[in-house]
Amino acid sequence: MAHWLFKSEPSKFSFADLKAKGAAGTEWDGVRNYLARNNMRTMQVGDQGFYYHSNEGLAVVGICEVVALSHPDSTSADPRWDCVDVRAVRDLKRPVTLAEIKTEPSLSKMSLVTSMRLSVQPVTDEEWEIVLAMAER
DNA sequence: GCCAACGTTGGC
DNA sequence: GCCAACGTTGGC
Repeated sequence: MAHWLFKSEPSKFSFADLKAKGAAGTEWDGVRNYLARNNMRTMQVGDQGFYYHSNEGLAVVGICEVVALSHPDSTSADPRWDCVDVRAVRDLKRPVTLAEIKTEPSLSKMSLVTSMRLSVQPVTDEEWEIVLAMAER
């Protein structure tokens, strides 16, 4: 099962907002970037991802899960744009900040470091475990 | 609030 | 199909 990272500005749509959507989750709409869209197209139901707060917080704060395969983005009239549905799974024990991730040598190749602006990113199994472990510290 | 990075658009 | 202009993202 693959892992991902979803980025959102908490002032627009925070992890708390996603939790409020409950088990059915919500469309991860509004993505207008081909790479991010292609990542969503390869997602499977049950794939889990980190939830990252950009602009404020600057940290991975929770875990979410894909509950619906890629489908047309209902907020776009342009048929190019697809998105998946996601639901919140749980908070991390504590947020893992971007600053921490940047100082962790084993995460130097993480997309969050190398492709900061990509809004939906792949996370390797190794990176997934490392960040989870950091949240336990 | 600034500015660098980078993705997208549109004229040619 | 190229590339300059422009808009947006997001850390600082």
